[in-house]
Amino acid sequence: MVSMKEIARVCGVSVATVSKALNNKDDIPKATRERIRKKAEEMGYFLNASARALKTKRTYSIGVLFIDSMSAGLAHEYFSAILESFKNTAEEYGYDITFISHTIAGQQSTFLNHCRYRDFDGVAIISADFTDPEIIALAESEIPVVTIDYIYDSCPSVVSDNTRGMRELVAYIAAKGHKKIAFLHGEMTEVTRSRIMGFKEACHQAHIEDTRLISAKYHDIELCAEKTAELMKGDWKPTCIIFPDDYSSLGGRKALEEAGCHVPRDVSVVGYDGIQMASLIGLTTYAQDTRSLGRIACRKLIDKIEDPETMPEHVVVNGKFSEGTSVRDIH
Amino acid sequence: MVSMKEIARVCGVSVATVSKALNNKDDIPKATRERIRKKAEEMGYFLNASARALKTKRTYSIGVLFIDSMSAGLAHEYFSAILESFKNTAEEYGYDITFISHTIAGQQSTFLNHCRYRDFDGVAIISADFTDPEIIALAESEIPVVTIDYIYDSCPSVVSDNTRGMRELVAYIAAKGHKKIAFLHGEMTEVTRSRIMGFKEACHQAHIEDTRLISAKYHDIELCAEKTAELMKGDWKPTCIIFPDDYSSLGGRKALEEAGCHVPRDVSVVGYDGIQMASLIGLTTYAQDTRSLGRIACRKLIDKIEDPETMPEHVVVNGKFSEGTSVRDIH
DNA sequence: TATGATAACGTAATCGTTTTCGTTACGTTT
DNA sequence: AAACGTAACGAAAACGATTACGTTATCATA
Repeated sequence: MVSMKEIARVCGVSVATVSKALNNKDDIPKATRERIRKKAEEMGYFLNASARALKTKRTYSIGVLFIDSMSAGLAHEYFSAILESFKNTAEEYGYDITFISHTIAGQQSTFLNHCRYRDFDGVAIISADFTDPEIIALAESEIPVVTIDYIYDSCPSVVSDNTRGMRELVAYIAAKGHKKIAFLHGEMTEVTRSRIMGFKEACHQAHIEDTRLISAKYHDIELCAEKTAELMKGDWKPTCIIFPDDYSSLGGRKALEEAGCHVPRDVSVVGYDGIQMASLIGLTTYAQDTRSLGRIACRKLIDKIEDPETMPEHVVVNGKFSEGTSVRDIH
Repeated sequence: MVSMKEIARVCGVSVATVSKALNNKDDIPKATRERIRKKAEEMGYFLNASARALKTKRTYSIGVLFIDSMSAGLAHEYFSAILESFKNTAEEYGYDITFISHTIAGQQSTFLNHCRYRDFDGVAIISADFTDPEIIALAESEIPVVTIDYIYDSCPSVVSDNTRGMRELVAYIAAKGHKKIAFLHGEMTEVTRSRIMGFKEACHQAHIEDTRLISAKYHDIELCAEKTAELMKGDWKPTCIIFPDDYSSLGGRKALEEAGCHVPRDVSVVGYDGIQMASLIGLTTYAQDTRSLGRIACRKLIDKIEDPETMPEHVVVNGKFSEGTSVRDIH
């Protein structure tokens, strides 16, 4: 591995000078700088990240905590799209991203200690369970943290406008004449609470009172199918069902078919997220702006890294209503 | 940050002794080792990855090259499942994983130099275009590399048994009495070549001669829809269509519906991959064993890292035929 | 008792950078 | 000519670990 020392030797200068040349410091004439840079290039030099990190306490790497309760994780299109966008933005700014685990050198450890061990400049918590004390510890640590889809007061955060999204969906459904609506919602996270709030607000505004809230899970096709089947067996039958997300709605749809219900003739359905497949199958949904979510989250994090004094801001990203053919006009 | 130096001071020993204690070296009595370890724990010590890497030339981190031609990348369930499994295995062995980019500190660079800069112990090339000279350079470098779904002679590799998978699919289709089969295949990669080979072999064996190969792309719903529509407008009409993968088959299916063809009454279809959704919509497919693919790839890479002399092995992982309801018996 | 083996440490160099503070040399100002 | 400013460099100390090797002390053996 060719080091600054060798370049210094070849160029007849000191290591300090090489470092300055390569880092574009002043204190060095342009001619010398160029001479050294050229030589370094020729000799196939590249800087050693560990050595630099050791001195500067900056690794230019960001840890990403990406929990997959039920092994959805990366496979979830919504999250993987955010991650993708986050990654690209980080790259632009010279940061690499690494997955956070709770092991150090194969030994069980905590998320926080793993981050310290790797000396991440900052951390993004993407899809996590904020009842987990390990995650709280991380969020409250000295390391700059950005949270996505969850607001933790002391950290900058980026969330999508779940209340508004749900309001728009319900308003649309109401406009189509539906009066009996079921909302199969996901786990009781902040996101879910916001959506339920939006649901209630919009129902109230449209004078819809005949509704049901049913607990299910995000991204769980099976459970969604079960709950839907159960629902359709009962004596209260909705004319429209709101599913936790587009993906799980597939399960609901299957259950409906099996129950002999045609969509949207017998029952209307909507999803949430706006994954690619939604438009394909004509699912009416609320498309989240994953590109902005990832991008803004990354920017906020880097801001925080580069100036730890910046006040944590909580950014809300707007999505976009996306009309399909899955809601029938029953006027 | 508490360093070995401080622990040494507090314990009244030298830094060397602390290092030995923490690394479980002999040359130190158990009592002292435990005393030091306990103190370190108390003081909240954790080792500094950069410093260790600087000395030992081992970072315990693995770079993952995950190219998303057409921004599929992470969103592709097949690849994200492999990555997930790879990541978990790496974690078990004490390695972290980081995405490879072609920038260093925000400056344009090459994949290879990025890896050298970060000093990855090894690299996994997951979904990449081996016509790209940058990728070839990486595969041929001094860094241990494992390739997935592509065989590059000098590196260990893990591929799924595409030839066999396709043979099984075609054999099944043939057994259902189909004689006119179209195979919409993906980009001309090694994987595709293997599948085409399997296709031809199985057709030959089943005395099927009336077939068509049609170029499409993997994971491209739109294109798949287009090609399918085109096909159904022509005068040669298959009784069964093999799509590039499960995901893109959705596009094909939509095109069929729009052309007034019912699946499987008018046309039978099969996919490839075995993503979750396949079973849901009753798609007959060949399920790849992504868990094994990721796991074995990671193991092979670590083997190579820990003993660079091990001969590169090329492992083939078997998948499993998965019957749905999308192929009609036309006897 | 002298010798050698062994256990239990410590010394110090080293990894590749960064950065602070010198030290020159030279030109400018009074 | 004295005094000063400044441009252009270098010396050296860090950063936090690892490790080969040297030094003791202790004890058993010849």
